Amino acid sequence: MSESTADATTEPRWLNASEDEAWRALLPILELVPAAIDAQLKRDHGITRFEYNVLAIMSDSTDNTRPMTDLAVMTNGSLSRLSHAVGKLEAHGWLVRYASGEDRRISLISLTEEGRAILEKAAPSHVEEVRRLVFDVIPADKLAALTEILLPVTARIMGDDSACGVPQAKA
Amino acid sequence: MSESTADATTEPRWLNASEDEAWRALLPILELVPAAIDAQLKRDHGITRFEYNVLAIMSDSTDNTRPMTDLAVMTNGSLSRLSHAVGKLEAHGWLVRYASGEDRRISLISLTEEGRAILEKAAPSHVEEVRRLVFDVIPADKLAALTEILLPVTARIMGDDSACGVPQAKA
DNA sequence: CTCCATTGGTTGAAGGTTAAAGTATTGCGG
DNA sequence: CCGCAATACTTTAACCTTCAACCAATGGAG
Repeated sequence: MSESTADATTEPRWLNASEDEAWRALLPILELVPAAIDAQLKRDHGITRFEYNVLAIMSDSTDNTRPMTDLAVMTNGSLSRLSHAVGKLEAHGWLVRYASGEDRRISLISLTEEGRAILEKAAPSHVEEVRRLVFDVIPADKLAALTEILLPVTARIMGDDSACGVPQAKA
Repeated sequence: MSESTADATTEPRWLNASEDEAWRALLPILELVPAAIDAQLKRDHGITRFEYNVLAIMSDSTDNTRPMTDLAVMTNGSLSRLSHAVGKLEAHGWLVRYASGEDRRISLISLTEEGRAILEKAAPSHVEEVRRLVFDVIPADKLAALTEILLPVTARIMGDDSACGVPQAKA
């Protein structure tokens, strides 16, 4: 198959000055913000950011229940990653897993009371950390501008299926 | 010891509407942009984003040489992480490691010709990927605004030593 | 009804990251 | 010069994520 991202024969389009400046500001954020959030959740509650997101999404789901594939899409994670994570959360008694009656291939996940309790215990310090890292240093009147700039990027990486978290079937 | 990030007795300050909107735009970016860049580098060149950054920083260093601790700071990585990564890169012959003459505890790292070659081979497709994911969908006249908003966040997470990549000594 | 490709999910091994413990060198107090 | 703390890494083990292989259930085609 042919190269989609780069062609060795054409001169690469390096970043210009303002792009480079933006990239140097963004790169540490991509590196350190997730790391800091992970560290806080791990230290104070023994869970990863991914597991926190699983619990958070489950608690927003109707009947606190969702099929695996659905949850994988919502978390931007692969089915495999989710399966491992759900295994751990289930071992803690925070989630239960059972086969759907209609299609027994489908695994339905439900948040337990204990799971909800953990989430509610972890949520305040998590928001506080997000605030400390991000919103404490962004003036309120700049938020709309930031969102407007970021949304197309978000749309791009989520809509575009090349190099997304969930690999598509070969064809 | 007391809680530094949150106090269980006070009502948490949840995100307001515009903060929540910004967070929902930023979260997938924090999750997927590093993943996509990692996937591209791994697939096309067999290296991680962290290793790419190590090579890139080394190639910008005077005499292509730097001590470990220095490099750890530049990469926002722990010394341990760096030691593992350098081990792999050295095994490939892209870096060499040798004790400093002045202080033999210090490991000096040097980029080899082969290392530079790999970097120069990987760089074009890497920039192309960054462009595709980020700069393709941000209008040029918004870049300055974006940088201005992000820089304080970058400063916060790098200057602030709580929850940074490099853990400080106990006191 | 039987075969079989497809769908939905799980599992195991490999590789990267982290936290904690370990090693070697240095420098300083006495 | 000796002992000891501090410095600069390195190593080990545990954990998380990914990749590839696997298994079970389903839905047609014949």
